[in-house]
Amino acid sequence: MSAASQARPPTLEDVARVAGVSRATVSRVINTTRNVDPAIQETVRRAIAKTGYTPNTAARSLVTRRTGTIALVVSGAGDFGGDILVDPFFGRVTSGLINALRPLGVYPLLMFADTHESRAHVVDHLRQGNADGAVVVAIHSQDPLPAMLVAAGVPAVLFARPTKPLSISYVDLAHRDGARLAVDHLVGRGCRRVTTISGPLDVPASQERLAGFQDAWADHGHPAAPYVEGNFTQDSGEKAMEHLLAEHPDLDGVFAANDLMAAGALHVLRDHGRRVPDDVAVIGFDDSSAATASRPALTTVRQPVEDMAAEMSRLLLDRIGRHDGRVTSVVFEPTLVIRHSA
Amino acid sequence: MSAASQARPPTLEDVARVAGVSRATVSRVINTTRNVDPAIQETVRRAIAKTGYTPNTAARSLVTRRTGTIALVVSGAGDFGGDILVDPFFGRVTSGLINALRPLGVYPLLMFADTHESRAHVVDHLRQGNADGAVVVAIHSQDPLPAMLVAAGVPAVLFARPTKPLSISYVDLAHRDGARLAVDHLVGRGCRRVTTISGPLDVPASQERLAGFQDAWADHGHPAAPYVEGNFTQDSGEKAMEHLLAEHPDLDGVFAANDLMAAGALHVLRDHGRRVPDDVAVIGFDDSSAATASRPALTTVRQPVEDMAAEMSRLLLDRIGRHDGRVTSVVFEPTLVIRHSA
DNA sequence: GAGCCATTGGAGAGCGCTCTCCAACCAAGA
DNA sequence: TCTTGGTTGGAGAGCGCTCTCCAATGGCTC
Repeated sequence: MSAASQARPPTLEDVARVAGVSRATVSRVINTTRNVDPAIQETVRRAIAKTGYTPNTAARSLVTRRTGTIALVVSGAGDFGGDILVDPFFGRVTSGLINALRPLGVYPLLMFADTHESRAHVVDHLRQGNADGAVVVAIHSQDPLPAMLVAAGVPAVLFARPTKPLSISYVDLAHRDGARLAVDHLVGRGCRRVTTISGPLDVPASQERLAGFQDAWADHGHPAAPYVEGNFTQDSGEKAMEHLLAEHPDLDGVFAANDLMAAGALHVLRDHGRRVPDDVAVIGFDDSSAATASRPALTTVRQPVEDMAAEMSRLLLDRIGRHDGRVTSVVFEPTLVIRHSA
Repeated sequence: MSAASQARPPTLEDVARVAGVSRATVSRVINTTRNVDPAIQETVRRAIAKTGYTPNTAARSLVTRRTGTIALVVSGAGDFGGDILVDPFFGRVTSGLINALRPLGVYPLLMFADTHESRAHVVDHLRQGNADGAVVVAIHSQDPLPAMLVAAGVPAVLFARPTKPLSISYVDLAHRDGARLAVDHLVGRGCRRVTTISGPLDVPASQERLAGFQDAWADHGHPAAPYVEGNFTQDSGEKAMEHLLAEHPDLDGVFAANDLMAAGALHVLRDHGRRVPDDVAVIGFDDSSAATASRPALTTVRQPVEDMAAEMSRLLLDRIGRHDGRVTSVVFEPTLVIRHSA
């Protein structure tokens, strides 16, 4: 029932005065940093409640050199017109991170970076101590941001392995295994003329999914399957599907490197009168909301994005806690989620 | 080309020493707070570049009582299982805000609140000075968070008008006008048996859209149109459409209170062999990514969400800048975007 | 040439907190 | 009784910055 509107907010000093102890003791109670007599603890707690005291983050950060905040940096999403959050995949990363952080009482600072200038600005902001570290999602493999962060000494964890070896922690997915899951399922259904829509091939994940697909397909005794490169948008999936259908009208299976492109393929297949999965089986990748939203619902290779995001926060917090700059990485295994499209 | 990895980062003091001036002068140059001799300015700038100096945010905040950060608080998204970001509508709010803030060099702190406990935590976090103010998106009308923020003296701007009068700034949309746009278009196409899928009726925006719809429909000389209540998810749109179709098999028009529900309606209509727009015309609301992603692409009432988000940041920054607690509000007008579904 | 005001630089206090010392105290062993 | 060692509270420095004063300077006017 405190008013606390106009007046200066209460400080440690105020609490100490009310409790009749020193500032140091109050600080000890708040931070449980050393033994304090239980009776005194109680007095202090009461004084805190009475004054409505709240620690001043800035003052604390100034001495501890910690903010208790971490940044979520999305780099290179310019092509997505700033709508990257709407992409069901990144949405999952973000919510996964938020949910992992919430129990710890830490909230992420959301930063986007596309241009050279904005990347520099992000690094500056981080160096200024606005966050203790960063969880980074870099869309393109040549993104310079990870290297810049390492150089600036900012603790960071990447989503996906960096192209060039870098002293940085990351989480990743066994993309090849995922592609193999898809191929095996397609083959199991009896598909014989399979095609694939890859992601942009400058992205390692896309390369891996394509390579995994071709390898697995070859393992089943087939020659290399036709593919068209997309860019992870639904629109590119539609275009790719049109193309594949024109070149290979007899195709009976499609593996798309993400769900959005698979959804686009579904539209096109229907427009051409192909029944899914009877005429053509379609498998997506990610298990994003697009997979359940499309008709028929997509059979897809699930990426445990939320778990991966949670692991990122864990790795980052570890890295910040320890002061040696040791880095760790974790690779997750995909699973196949069978719905109606294959 | 600075190394700056292990050693303590340079401080104002260091820069002052290198430049041969006082700390105060360097501060003046950085903050352009008073006239400083151009020659000295140049010297100082050089010293800053040489030392690789970066202001320490915590120290600055401690004295200015400003962080230069604002929070984006999403309250009551629990029903969405933390996937709220994936909702194309909230994604747009977020990107709109980020893009508006970016040129100013401010990055938002992302905070979710569902439970009473988490709301209290959010308010605490804000009171501790982790942000100068908050942009708030509250899903439910009875959400106590806005009132809590006002009570705590945290500057805030709401998306959508608060149910109870509250001394708080907000942006909103003229929902009734939007519904009218949809009705007029439907009538213009010759629809005579129109139905609507409303949003959850505890949300003021849903009430307004429904009321606007019924009013406009009545203005065209029709009796009240049938409606079913949804909850803004695609799934609820499907269920609602099934229901409407069962009760009113002769319907020739549907107005859904958001695009996701309209997309769900589209699926169901197709499953029932109805051609859109020939047999049934469908209009959505929002003009989110779901509108362009569905087949046929949705004719929809566009909400200028990005502009609204930008306006929110402007209102908030104003409110923080001025010290009187004056509040302002802005109501935006919707437009109709005609695609293929109606 | 004396006096005045506007302009610009420096000194230093202080923002609210943590944390290192140091002092006080108490219990146990000799 | 004195010493020793462990426990707990207080004093005070200092984190890096801003901002209020005050002093110095220089160009005027009369």
